[in-house]
Amino acid sequence: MSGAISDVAALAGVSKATASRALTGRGYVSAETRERVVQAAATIGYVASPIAASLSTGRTLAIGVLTSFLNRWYFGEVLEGAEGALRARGYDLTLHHLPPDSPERDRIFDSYLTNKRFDGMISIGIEASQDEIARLLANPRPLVSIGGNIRGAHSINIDDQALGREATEHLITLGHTRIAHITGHDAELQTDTVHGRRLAGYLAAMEDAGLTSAVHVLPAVHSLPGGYEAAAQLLRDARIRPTAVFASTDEVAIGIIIAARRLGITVPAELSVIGIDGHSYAEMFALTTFEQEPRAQGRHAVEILLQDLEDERRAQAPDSGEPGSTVSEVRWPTRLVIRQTTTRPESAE
Amino acid sequence: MSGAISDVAALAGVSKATASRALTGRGYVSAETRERVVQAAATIGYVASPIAASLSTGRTLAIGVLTSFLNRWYFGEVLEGAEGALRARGYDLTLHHLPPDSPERDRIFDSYLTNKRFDGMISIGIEASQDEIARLLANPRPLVSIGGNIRGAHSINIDDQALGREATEHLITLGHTRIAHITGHDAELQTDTVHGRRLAGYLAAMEDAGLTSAVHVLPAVHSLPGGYEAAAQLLRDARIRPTAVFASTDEVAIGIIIAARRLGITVPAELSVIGIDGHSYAEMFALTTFEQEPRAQGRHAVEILLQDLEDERRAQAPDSGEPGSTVSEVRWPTRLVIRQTTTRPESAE
DNA sequence: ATGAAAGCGCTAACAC
DNA sequence: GTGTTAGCGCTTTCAT
Repeated sequence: MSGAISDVAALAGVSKATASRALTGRGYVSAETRERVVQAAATIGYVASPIAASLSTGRTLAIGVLTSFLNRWYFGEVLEGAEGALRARGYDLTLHHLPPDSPERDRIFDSYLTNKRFDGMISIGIEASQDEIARLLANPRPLVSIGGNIRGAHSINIDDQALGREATEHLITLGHTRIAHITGHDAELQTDTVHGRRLAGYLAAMEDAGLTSAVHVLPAVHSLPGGYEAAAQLLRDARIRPTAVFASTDEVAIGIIIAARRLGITVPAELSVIGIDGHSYAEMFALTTFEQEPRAQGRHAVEILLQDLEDERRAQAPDSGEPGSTVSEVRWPTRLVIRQTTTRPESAE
Repeated sequence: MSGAISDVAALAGVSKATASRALTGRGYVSAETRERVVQAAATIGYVASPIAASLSTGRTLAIGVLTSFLNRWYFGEVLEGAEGALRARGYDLTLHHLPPDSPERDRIFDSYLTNKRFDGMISIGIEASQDEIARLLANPRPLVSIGGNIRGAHSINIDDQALGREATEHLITLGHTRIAHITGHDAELQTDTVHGRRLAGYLAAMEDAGLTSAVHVLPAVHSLPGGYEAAAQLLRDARIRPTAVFASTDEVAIGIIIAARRLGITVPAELSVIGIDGHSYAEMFALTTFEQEPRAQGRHAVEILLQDLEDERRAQAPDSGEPGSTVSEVRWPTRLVIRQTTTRPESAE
């Protein structure tokens, strides 16, 4: 089994170069010899060494993916989308986990960037410091950022502020006034973060509706337990209990439902949940939710990235003009899906 | 920036060979010259090309991870554990997603195995056919299988049958008789699968308790919506409604809780949930659960794998004896955590 | 302790 | 169209 290309060449009675051309499809080979080479390769079960090819061509056919979470639905879905699209195009995916608060964050970051084993990068939900962004952009390889705060690279983002506003206004339209918002913790609320923008949308909508005094913001860890704890705190005191909640994350929203059940109280009349796929988890619980198809986002990121790589390659070619190194900024569509059971504040307990 | 090792060598006034020795730590270099080389490398910001190194040494310093799910808690946690451990040891992780029912399963499998870019493999929750297992084992690179049905390679498994029995017996001890089990779909219930073994444990316990006629098994997709749907079906008819449920997966159990709430009925007195970490999701909802620390499983798999690689390397060395190619089979401990709110069938509605 | 040289397996110019 | 040759950047005998 296996063997090197020289073996294939020998068996087919051609030179290494011809064998390579026949197998990779680059350069002229007569149909006849190609067939012979392919046969020879099949006979000895030849598979090219991507490493040797990489060393020779300078391209690795691998994409580095940097993600902030591995155990949350949204991120898993994006990752799944990207993985599938990459494999379909013949690329490997090397995974790097960069949690927001890691003490070794700097080391991870560095080992990631100096790793020369990928042609391009995709970042999922990475909220990076100015310094980190600068380092990312200094890297010659193209980057597509999904849902983080990175500017200057290709990006796919949803309009978090508009979304926060839309969710809140929806609740206001239904007649709610005591609308709470469960968000991220302090460090995640600087203006230029997902949760910060969603919060801003919430605040703006409340203010516009003259509900500034009813604003109720609660931090939470973005997990089921996090949502549970926040909700338990939020719902405990019946006098100040909100009639509606806008949660910044799926996991948190589910946690709220469970908390409400455990406390033996009726779930707040509305819950808005951000994220998740077409077969939304939240949707089925008859909540109001935003769909944004994370899987499709992952796929789309791959397309942008590979397109950029191809453009770059074409730009290298002797004929073509300038690299046209513009950066695409995709405003990803979201859709408010309304499936409430109880919608009016009166029906809340 | 960057540059090749020849640049470093030139700057330090030594040969490429010495520079290499100084930088990699293999072979003799005087402390003095080493220092000089390291300095030179630092000055020009040299980072070695792992690809060139791989071509030369034959080792890639990368591990391929094959996982059946990316959007489920257990798998995400295992992946996170493995990723961290690998990075700590200087290895890359290339991710491959192999869903159980994929039409292109064979192609994925093949592209994975013929990919020569990794030194070893970790499989997470892969239920493979005989043919697939054979192909996996035919691959010369070592494999550690976590929680699948692969035998003949290093493996980390929990005793699913014992666990199914233990969960069921726990419910029986509490006085329950109408105990339902939510499991996987048909294809997942052949004897040698996670869900099949858990089911077997459940059945055995029921039979031993003379409750064979009370056996109630319901298939479900292993997701929150899946658990929801199964539970909705299970709980709808009050006359045959079980007083306890043993669910085969976290997501399913959470789905059940939500279904119960939505249907406006009290949740079954007990729910046993399989999986999840120390900070168990299920745990906090006061359910009975099994802990098995998936993150630690991921880390442990990495340790076994890298140990094997090191052994192999040592075996290559001229001095040592035989490869000692035994395969480790780890029986991973699980712990039943009991945090029920309502425990007795009387208290069920 | 260090250097010279060969070679990992492939691709890409350049000749023929 | 096909073969020859020269690397890609590193590691590693083998001399010295």
